Amino acid sequence: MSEGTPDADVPDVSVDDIRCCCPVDGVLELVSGKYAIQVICLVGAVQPARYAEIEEALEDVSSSTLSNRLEELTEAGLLHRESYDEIPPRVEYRMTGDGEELCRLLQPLVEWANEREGSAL
Amino acid sequence: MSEGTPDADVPDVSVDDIRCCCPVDGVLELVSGKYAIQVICLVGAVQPARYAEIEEALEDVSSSTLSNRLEELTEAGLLHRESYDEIPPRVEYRMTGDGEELCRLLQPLVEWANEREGSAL
DNA sequence: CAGAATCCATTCGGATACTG
DNA sequence: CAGTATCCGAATGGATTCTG
Repeated sequence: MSEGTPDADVPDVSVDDIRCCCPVDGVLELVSGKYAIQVICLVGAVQPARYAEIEEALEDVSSSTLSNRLEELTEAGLLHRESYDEIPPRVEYRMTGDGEELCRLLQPLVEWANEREGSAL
Repeated sequence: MSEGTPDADVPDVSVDDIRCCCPVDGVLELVSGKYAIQVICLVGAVQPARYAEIEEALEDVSSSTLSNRLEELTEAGLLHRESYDEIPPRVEYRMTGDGEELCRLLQPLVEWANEREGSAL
């Protein structure tokens, strides 16, 4: 210990203890895709959400990008995609249980981020 | 309202109410940079952390990438960078208040993500 | 309507070499 | 030690076109 300052609320951790903590594969990478968080928030809030609805709400997302995000999130088991055999076709997206959970986890982060945009920066 | 199913715990929101909710500029974009979350978690936990320490803990990050991330986070006011006039030079990174807050907000997310890696996927 | 496919511009990150 | 600078390949996202 080079620092001789004992501090009650700062646990005595070294980098070695941390090394295992953040794979940041999977979910975390997914979430960092463009519009991923918005999609999650949006579907979490409006549920069920249709493709066109999401596209419009995001305003400047391209269809290919939205397509990719939706597919990734669906494959990851965060969104549930239900398509109806109608003409014109209708597809509805909902959160899965995991999706809901992630959405909940994300919310404080998003709110805090929004406040920061508002005030500082 | 096409769905006529009133539901107590699902608020009656339409996409229009959401549109304003997720800028995802600033913080959220920052966080999606490669290794950004790890850096935050790491510095939050070992504090103060030196460049070489972080680099080693992240194991396969390139110096340029780490450099960028550190600079971004510092500029955004999430990290505090203190350099000492010594030879060899020493630089210490700590969290700012905002950084700590973000770190706290991130933690549940990271833990949940880690659990998911472990079990499913 | 809900995408899939293609093509392209830009961005991002890694490797390497160099510096105060 | 703590970076910066440069170059380059890979990955990402946007625009557009087309389709069931």
